[in-house]
Amino acid sequence: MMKLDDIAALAKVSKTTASRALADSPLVKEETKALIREIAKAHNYKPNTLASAFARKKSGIIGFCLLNKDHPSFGHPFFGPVLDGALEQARKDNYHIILAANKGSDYVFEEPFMQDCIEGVVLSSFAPAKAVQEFKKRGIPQVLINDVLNTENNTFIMDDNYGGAYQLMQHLMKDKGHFRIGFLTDRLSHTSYLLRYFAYIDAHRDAGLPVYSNDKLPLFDLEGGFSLSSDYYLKKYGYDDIPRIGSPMVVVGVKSAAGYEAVKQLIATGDLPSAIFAVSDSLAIGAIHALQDAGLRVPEDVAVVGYDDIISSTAVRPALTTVRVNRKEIGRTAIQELEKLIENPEQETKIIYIKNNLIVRKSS
Amino acid sequence: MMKLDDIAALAKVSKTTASRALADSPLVKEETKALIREIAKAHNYKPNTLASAFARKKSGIIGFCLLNKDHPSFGHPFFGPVLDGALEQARKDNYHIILAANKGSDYVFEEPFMQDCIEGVVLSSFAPAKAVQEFKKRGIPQVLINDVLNTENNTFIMDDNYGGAYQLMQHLMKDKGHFRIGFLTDRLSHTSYLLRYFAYIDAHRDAGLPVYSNDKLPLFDLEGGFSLSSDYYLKKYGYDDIPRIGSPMVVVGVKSAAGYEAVKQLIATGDLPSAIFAVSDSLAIGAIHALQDAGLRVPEDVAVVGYDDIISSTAVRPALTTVRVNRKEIGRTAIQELEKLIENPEQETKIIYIKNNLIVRKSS
DNA sequence: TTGTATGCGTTATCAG
DNA sequence: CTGATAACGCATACAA
Repeated sequence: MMKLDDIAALAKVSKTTASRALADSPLVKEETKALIREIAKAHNYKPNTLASAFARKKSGIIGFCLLNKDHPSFGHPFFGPVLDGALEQARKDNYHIILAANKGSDYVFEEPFMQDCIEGVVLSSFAPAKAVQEFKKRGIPQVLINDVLNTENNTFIMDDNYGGAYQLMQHLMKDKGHFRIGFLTDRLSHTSYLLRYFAYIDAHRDAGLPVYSNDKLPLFDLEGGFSLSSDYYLKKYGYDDIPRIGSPMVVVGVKSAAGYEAVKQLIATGDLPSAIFAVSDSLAIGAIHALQDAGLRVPEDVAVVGYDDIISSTAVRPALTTVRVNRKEIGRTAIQELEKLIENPEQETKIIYIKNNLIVRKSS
Repeated sequence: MMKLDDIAALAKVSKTTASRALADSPLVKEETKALIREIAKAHNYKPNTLASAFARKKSGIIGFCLLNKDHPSFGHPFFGPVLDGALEQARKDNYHIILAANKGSDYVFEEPFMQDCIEGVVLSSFAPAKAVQEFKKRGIPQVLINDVLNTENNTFIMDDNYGGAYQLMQHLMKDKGHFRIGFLTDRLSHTSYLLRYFAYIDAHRDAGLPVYSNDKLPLFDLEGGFSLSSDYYLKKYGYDDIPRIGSPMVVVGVKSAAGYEAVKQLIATGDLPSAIFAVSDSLAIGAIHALQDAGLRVPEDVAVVGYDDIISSTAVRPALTTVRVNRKEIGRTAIQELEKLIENPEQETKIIYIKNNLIVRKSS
């Protein structure tokens, strides 16, 4: 393997000049540069990346962490596309992406490269404050996806959950004339779902309508045994605690089976809403199946809408009306913001909401 | 930041001894080791990863490439989970995974780390011989997922397509008594689909049954305008060229809409099979929708089976009978094999088939 | 515009 | 068992 020394020798210049020439420094005469470049090319010279990174103390690597209970899940319909967007952007800006996932509840990321080689890190999924503090302590800039913590001076990227859910509610109420709308959700301790819930409530309030309420439904645990990672949105929307308004159905787990069971329970009460807003497509699909299995028609008897626009939303019949979350855009933006942070680490807290799109299909 | 020098000084030993002690070398007296370790820990010493990698000429990084036409697609229901498995295994064995995706039809991977820092590479999706040669030239061990090329001395990992498809056919023929089974496929130039096709044909042959044939169907281009990346399987199953047996319906594109259109066309011929074997779940879902839209019942009038077991296969009604591809296992195995190759680069060509599972649901 | 000399933090070589 | 010293390949402060 050719090294800089060899190229310099061939060009009869010093290593320094050769180095500069290849970095296109203005300090080197154009002729000299051309010569050196030519020689480098002819001998297929490639700088030793490790040596270069070491000397400059810059690796050009960004860590992408998925924080999960026990195993990585890029197979998840949300994170896969986010990663795609991140990779696309990183590549464009000449950064590498290295992957990491926590083991169990240990959020320290002991892996060597994660310790001291990454120039920044994207924390995806539900980042615990512990992980954030850890990176902050090491002085590694970070961007968080999908959640907002109380930690200071961080950049957060998330879907415009409130806006998307509000649009969906407008569609249901204004376009379709529904005014008894059930709410089916995963635990509200997830910020995304909480915001969708607020939009659900506010849409009623703004329309001067009461929120669908059903005495025969149990009082579900709104937080599902977890607690909010931040009270930022509680404050923002004027609450001290997650308010119980109407009769939200809260399930644990994201699987459609959970939605199925909940709606079965709802049907058993005999007091059906005319529409169900499920906080995720997965739950919505379960809801549709439960309705259909009970002999009810969707959307004629009960309309169902979801959120996310996962692939499965067109596999169900009727195809699901939902909100398309721009996952790739979330990934891209995360990298862009991280790069800004790498350039200039001193920044204020910043929350960026990524626009989404209402997708009206047949289920509403 | 503490460096090795500092630790050595504090322990009143040389850098060398300190280095050895921390690497748990048998050359160092236990007492000395203990002392040095203690000091290192007390001062929260972390070796400089870049310096270490540089000095040892070992980065501990494995490249994971997705070869696609224009953009990364970890959001794909296949590659996301493969990546999860790979990451899990890599982490277990103290390797890092760095991501790469080609730009357009340029398969050279110019990214610095991909050039000379990775110790091995996993090539996923449809690896062109060009990419393989490129890495081979640079002496980087590689494992290929999902395709077998004519290139020599490579390790290939793939789903046991033939076995899975054969099982599915047995299910259709033996368990369900079907003997007129249509075949709906994406272009057969994809090795995976070709193998499923061979199993489809062979199952008929082994049962002494003719393959479903329908004159009114057009003669689709079997390779879909592409050519096979290898004739390995052609030879293995005794063909010179992809044989046209029965009336395979070949669509271009993996979207369910393509399956929908093809089956619509099939219905129009008026000569329906009693079952359809779709080469992917996505196509199968389109098939089910087309059948249902034409007023036909699945599986009573026409049974439909798919392959892959993507999430959507339980979102359709009836839920899809399919073959579950062990994607995570594919990823894990790829990394394990790659590590063997890194240890000992001289190895013979090796093809590993990952076992799959027949999943019988309601569509058959 | 070019070159010299040195540093980067670790590991490896060789001598003790 | 331990230590002095030399790489490793590149980048850069400083000198010319």
